[in-house]
Amino acid sequence: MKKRVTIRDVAAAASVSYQTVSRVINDRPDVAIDTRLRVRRVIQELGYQPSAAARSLASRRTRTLGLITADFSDYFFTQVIVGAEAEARRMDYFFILGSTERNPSDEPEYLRLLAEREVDGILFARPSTEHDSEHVLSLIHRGVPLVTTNYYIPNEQLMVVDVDNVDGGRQAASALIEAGHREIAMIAGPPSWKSVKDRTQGCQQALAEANIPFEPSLIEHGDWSYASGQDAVERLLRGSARFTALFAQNDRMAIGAIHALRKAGRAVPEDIAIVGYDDIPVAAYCHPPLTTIHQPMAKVGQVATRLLIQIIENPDLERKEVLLKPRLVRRETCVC
Amino acid sequence: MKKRVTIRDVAAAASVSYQTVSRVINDRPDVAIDTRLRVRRVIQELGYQPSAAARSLASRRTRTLGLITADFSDYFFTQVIVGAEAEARRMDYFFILGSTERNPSDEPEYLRLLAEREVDGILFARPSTEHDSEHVLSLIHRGVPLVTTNYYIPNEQLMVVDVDNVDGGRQAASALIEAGHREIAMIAGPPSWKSVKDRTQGCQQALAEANIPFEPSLIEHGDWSYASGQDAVERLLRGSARFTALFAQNDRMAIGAIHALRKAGRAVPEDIAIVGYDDIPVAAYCHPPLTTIHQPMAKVGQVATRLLIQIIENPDLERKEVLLKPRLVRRETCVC
DNA sequence: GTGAAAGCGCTAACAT
DNA sequence: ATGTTAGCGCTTTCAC
Repeated sequence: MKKRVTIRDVAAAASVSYQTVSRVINDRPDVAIDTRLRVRRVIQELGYQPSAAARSLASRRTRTLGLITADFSDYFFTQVIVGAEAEARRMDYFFILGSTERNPSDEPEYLRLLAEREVDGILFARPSTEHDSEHVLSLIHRGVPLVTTNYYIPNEQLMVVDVDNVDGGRQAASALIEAGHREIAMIAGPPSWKSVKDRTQGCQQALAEANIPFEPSLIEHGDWSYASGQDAVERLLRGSARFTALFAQNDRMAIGAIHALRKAGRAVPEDIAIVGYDDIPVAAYCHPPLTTIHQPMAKVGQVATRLLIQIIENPDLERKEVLLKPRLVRRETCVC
Repeated sequence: MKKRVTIRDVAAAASVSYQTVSRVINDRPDVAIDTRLRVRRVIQELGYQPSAAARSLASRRTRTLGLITADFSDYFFTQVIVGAEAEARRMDYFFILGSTERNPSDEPEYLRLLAEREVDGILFARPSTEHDSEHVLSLIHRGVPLVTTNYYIPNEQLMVVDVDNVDGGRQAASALIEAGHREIAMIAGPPSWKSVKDRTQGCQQALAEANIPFEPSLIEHGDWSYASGQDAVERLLRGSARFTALFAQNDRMAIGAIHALRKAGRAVPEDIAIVGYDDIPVAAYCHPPLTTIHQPMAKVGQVATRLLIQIIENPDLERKEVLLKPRLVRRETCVC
């Protein structure tokens, strides 16, 4: 490690004061064009790189964003991250990574550390559950720029970007109904998730519109995992209510469900039609290929990040909610 | 945003010099115990948070690590990230995220930006391909602490943590051989990857040990995707060489292969036995459940991060290579 | 359009 | 065990 080239070295070599160099690297307008060019050339020659730490210290901006994640096994959120990261790069920001994978209770400590790093804003790429909004509220009230995906707090001015889960639930159920089914079971996610409530509501709307009575015993809950989808179907099969179709609120549970149905000797889609949710990559390659609801996840990350940066650069921006649209992908587990 | 509480405020409130406060927050030994306690209490009361930027500027250490990733759809690497992130947290470091997902040629620019941020070290959680080692070499020669997973550069003192791919390839082929197969096809990954060469080599070793002649036309290459596994099988089926078993070098291609075999009317494992590689979550839930090679991916991330931090804190550490062991998971696509 | 001066909040010798 | 003195490399007034 040789000694660092600083703004002063550049200034000396270009025969200007170092403040002028500062203006050049910050693209300020008030520099004569030939001075600017000369400084730029010297920067090149010397291989000068501005120090992010020094800039942050002086400017009180870090151009760093915090990313809160909970589950790297969930395709939805990893794709959100991909979109978010690309957008941050475009805008010249970086994400600092914080996965609370193992232990959600780490989150407050984690947010403290992000505060210490003086991140300019925080993106929550994780779902809301019931008991955890307290420290998030405190962030909001401290005025920390914040955008969430799939994370809601009732009655708060929170900027959230999400996919329309009511609509998705409705599309899923409608596909099943159009295929002629009237006894439709559902494997929902954990009841505390807002997306679960929304998808369930959308499903029930579709049922109601088709004058299909709602049968509570045909709803089971899973935890989004393959195994929980399998378990849920086994419970459904043991129950007394018959069903010819199944809406699983994510693809992993749908695939777990297919697994259990096959074991039980039920053919998919002949005996039981299925619609999943997410359109994970394997959905097209499992057997049978899964009819499912596609969500524009990378887009969610991209839009969320863009909004976050907008808030950072203009704190008075009005908080709003952006809902993107999901769409049905017809494959073979539910055909019209 | 109210004014920041600084180390001087704490010092004043605790009636010590601010350097003493610095010692306390850095857990230096040379502070009297009651002074330390008093300072700690004041820190609590005032809600003081040290400024990471100021610390970095003064200490020339950022406690920030760069993470280079290429593919968030690849289970191997996302799990490496999970393990890496957890370990970084434990050691009080953060990762800055850099996915070169879309465009690998972004990487040099990305590394430049990481240099600007003065990251203390860089973790490459991406595979090596053939043409990209130039800028990585320049990092090594500049003495930037660096650890890679699955990334090799011939003849360089590079710290790499990986899973033993030769052994994995051998285990996969052996499982097939033990099940009685002698005509074994292989769907390899892209030929330029070292892991592909190693898995192939391991496979051929096992073949040689069993006195099975090697049939070059039974090797096809894919790009790790489901679709490429499907295509590879279609080519294999069109070829003249017969086979009763298939080793796919990752699970996604294995699942794509099963898909194609089913379409072609071949039963798995009755007509064609299959062993995959990775043990992705869906492997246990696809049909039939996939026999595959499990890799301790989170562990790779954890070990790599720990080594990286060791290098940072002790630059003279000897570079070494850590190879973790994969293991065969027997499911239903290849049974003895 | 450009320069001078004053910090940003902290760590790191060195002194005491 | 604690305080003193210098910066770290930059941005930001404010002059000129």
